[in-house]
Amino acid sequence: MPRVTLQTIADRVGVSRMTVSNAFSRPDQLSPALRERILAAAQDLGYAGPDPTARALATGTTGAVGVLLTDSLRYAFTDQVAGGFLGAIATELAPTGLAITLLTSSGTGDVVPARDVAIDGAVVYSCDPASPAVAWLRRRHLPMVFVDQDPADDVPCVNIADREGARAAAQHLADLGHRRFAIASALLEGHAARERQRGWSDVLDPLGVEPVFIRHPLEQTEGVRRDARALLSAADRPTAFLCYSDTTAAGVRQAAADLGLRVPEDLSVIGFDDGPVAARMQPPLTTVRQDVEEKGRVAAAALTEAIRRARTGPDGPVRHVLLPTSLVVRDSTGPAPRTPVRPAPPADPPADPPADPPALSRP
Amino acid sequence: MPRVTLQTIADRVGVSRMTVSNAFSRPDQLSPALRERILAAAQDLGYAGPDPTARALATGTTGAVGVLLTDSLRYAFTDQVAGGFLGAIATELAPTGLAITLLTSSGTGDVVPARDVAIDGAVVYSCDPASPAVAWLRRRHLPMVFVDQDPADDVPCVNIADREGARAAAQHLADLGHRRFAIASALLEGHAARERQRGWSDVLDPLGVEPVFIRHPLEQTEGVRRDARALLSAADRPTAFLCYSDTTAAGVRQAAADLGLRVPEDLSVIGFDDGPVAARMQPPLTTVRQDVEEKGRVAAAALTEAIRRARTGPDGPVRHVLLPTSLVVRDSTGPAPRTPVRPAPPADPPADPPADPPALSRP
DNA sequence: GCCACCATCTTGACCGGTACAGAACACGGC
DNA sequence: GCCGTGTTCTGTACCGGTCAAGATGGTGGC
Repeated sequence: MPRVTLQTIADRVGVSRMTVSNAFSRPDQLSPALRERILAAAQDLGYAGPDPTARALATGTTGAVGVLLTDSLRYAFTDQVAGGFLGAIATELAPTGLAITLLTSSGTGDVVPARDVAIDGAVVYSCDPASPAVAWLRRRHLPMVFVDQDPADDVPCVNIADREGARAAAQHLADLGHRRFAIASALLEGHAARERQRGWSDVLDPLGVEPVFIRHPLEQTEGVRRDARALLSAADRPTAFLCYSDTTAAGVRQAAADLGLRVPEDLSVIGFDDGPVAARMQPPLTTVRQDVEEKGRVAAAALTEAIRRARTGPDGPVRHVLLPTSLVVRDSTGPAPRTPVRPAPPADPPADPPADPPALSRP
Repeated sequence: MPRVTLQTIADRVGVSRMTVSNAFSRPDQLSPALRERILAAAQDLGYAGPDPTARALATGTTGAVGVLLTDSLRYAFTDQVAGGFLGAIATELAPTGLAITLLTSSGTGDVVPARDVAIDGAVVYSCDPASPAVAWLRRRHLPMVFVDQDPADDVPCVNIADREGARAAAQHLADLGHRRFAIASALLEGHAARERQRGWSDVLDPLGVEPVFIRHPLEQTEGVRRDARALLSAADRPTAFLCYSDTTAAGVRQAAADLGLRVPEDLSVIGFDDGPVAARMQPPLTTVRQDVEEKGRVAAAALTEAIRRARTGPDGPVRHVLLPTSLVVRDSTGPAPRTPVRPAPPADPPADPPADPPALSRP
């Protein structure tokens, strides 16, 4: 059976296709009586309203905006910090009626969502700016907002004071007398990783401190735990751990627990993000706070603004927003121990013993 | 300046529009040499490939599938169980290149994503089947899959054995000798809430046990905590708490902690879902396990299958999948105390004292 | 040398709507 | 009776692609 379109209804009612279209999209353009008749006929024929695809082509708007994330979409739903950010975008966007389309940065083969999916604009969240997906979005001349990303001149950007936050964290530990540092950083060299690294270096370099590094993909707390354990088993083990995120810090603290090291007496640990878990840890985690909800709200607002601009023409330079970070001192940091405690052999050996040597490196 | 379309490129190269289209979408339909020339011209003109909207209209596919969620999208990113489910959908869908469009069940005013956004199909996750959004999707004759939803004959459904799981939970506590029950249920009367209620009643009714109820919106642990505290302060307080989810159970356990009640000695608590937090609680939570990842995978597979069917014509009846649940006994449940302990006044009064009376009800 | 066949490119119709200008008609004022 | 105004509806031209069938020219078989 053939599909029901505007024409089907028009024929049935005996009016022009355009009038039927108006019945749905411009109620003020026809008499209420006729509109009722048309709507009734539509109902009768099982017509579900103007086809979104066709309407999108004709009007030039799709009613959806994209959110470009790193390769793994799962991350968006699993990580609490990313989740908070996306949730805030969703609530900010809700009144506008715009749906959110999730796009992955990694195109698998011939289908590339960033190139092939119809959207009105996009938020690019913490992606490699050189990735093909970002390039496609740019070529499409879509209204965009970059978040946690190297700023670009021609695109609105929302960032946080990564460097200042990291600096505050390192300074806090330095003030407490620590001089043997380890850093648990991200494996991927993103904007945030680079900036935080700079912040840590701002403090540590002048002190002549050379931290030991471990690097892992985000969310891989087990790897962090294993490598941190190896690091903390050494005779000249670090007394302070700077971490890329709260999740990373959780891995480090598990390693400390494995080895019977007390936090903060034997080891100070500092996180980043101040996500939901930070305050719930025992003892609560000292960390660098960022307001992910605000970041989401600002990003969503910037995107709707960019879309508006694309329609009405630009009215001023693109805005770059930098949100503040602040050090939240809780109980996972304390004065450097006089003589670093050699970790006692753990009471019962951890389920997953350190098998392979940790990935050490100095930049 | 005018937009670059296929025609622009066709004019430039001196071929027909169709040939340019083929250069992008059907490389085998023209000589490699000409294709190179066309692609070069396209590159030159800053053409980003065929317009997704127009292509969608012509081909009838959009490259995106919808996921319809309850009113609050934030929930999708915040709740770990929902997150696990959606993450599994995302990974299962990744190889197909389909993007995921998030739709809210509550249309705000004139824009209704479920009616107005172009998609190839949709997963309906735990929504009110009578909601307008579901009705719109159905009227659009979109390929659909219902998840955690009252089954419909003409739609593929994926559900879990809610009732059996709840029954096992209640039976476990009954076997331990408990006879004074409280139930922390969901505020919204969804499919899962109803089924679990049935499962609990299957066990409690024959025993003549009349549980006390508290109900709260999902994720509102503070409300649960407050009302549970009031309930547990009574002289004839319950010794066993059946909870709608692990999150709910966490609220109940906080209430117990507030009152100095020990779990499981003074109070047995049982959750539902076996999410990430269940095993991490102290002591670990006894709960009903469901495999949300599997649920996501099955749902995604069922959706691609439904989309395929819509194209090629049906080849058999629609499938209904019921995934198993199982009771995971950990350390939050134990034998019913002989004489229920009257809770001692808490050491330090909780930050948020029970202000208003709890919402008690018997069904 | 003729015809079938293939690769390559073109033509015209169509996907299902919307924008915009204008036609038809009723109404009120003078 | 005429004209300006407003409402209501229609006609035509798009929006930017793809599909299916046809034109064209070169190749190979016999």
